[in-house]
Amino acid sequence: MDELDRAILDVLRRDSRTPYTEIADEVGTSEGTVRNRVERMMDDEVIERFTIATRTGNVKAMIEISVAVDVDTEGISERMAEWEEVDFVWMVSGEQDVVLGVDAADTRGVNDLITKARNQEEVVSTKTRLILDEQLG
Amino acid sequence: MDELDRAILDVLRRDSRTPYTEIADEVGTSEGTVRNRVERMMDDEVIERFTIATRTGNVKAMIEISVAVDVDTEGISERMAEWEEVDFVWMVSGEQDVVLGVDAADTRGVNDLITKARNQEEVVSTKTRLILDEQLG
DNA sequence: TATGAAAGACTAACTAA
DNA sequence: TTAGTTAGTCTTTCATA
Repeated sequence: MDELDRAILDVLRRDSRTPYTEIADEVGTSEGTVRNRVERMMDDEVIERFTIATRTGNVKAMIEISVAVDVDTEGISERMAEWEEVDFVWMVSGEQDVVLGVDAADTRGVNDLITKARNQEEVVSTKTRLILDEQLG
Repeated sequence: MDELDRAILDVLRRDSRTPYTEIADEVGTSEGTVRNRVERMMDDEVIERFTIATRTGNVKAMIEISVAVDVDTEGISERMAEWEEVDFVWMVSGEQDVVLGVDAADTRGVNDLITKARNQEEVVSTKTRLILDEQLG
């Protein structure tokens, strides 16, 4: 990870479809170098995946979840990551243990998801915040 | 937004570099249709951007921020979205007003960012959680 | 780092609903 | 009039030297 890697990542974060040739021009190197470095960063999992940022549903929310003390959060997190409206699951420090990033069609969709979460055996309590607006960095 | 759109989005979310021809095969339509629909969804901002998910820094965190009541969160959010380590900024409902998604090189990097946030005139208080692990949906 | 073959994306003309 | 298809052309990628 040097300056060149970071420069390449910056370009890809803004638009991951930028051709290697164009990235090369922007960061001042050759197409082959950009390609090799992107491949290396994917192997090293510096780049986890090529993806899209969507605004599919009209309601985004974060659901903060507390689980029972004797539960390992990995299992329930993996399960919840598979749920349709769940964008990501974070295991976090602080009062709660898990945070879900959620993108649902409407508030009912968010509510269904909260219910689904509360119905999990391991879940002790939840706290939900609606995401009113978003800025990408 | 119909089933076909959703099917296309599902493929792109997992790997946004999947060729249109391959997506077409998977969802049962032609290459041109996939391309047209992706373009339409970008125009409609259903797809906000093509991007990458990275694990650049070794420390990810969410910083929850309360701002003074007379402040509009838009201005400060736009400013903070420009900060190097900030992945995204959410304006949220609940006790705090703004949540920063942060990806820093180390805990010192996170701490610097907290300090920077607290030094903003509009910021009343902050609360930070480290992201211990992440699952993508 | 260059170069050329192969893969993919784009243009535009066409068809069907 | 809009959405989908297809053939031909152009661009990008990727392996080789």
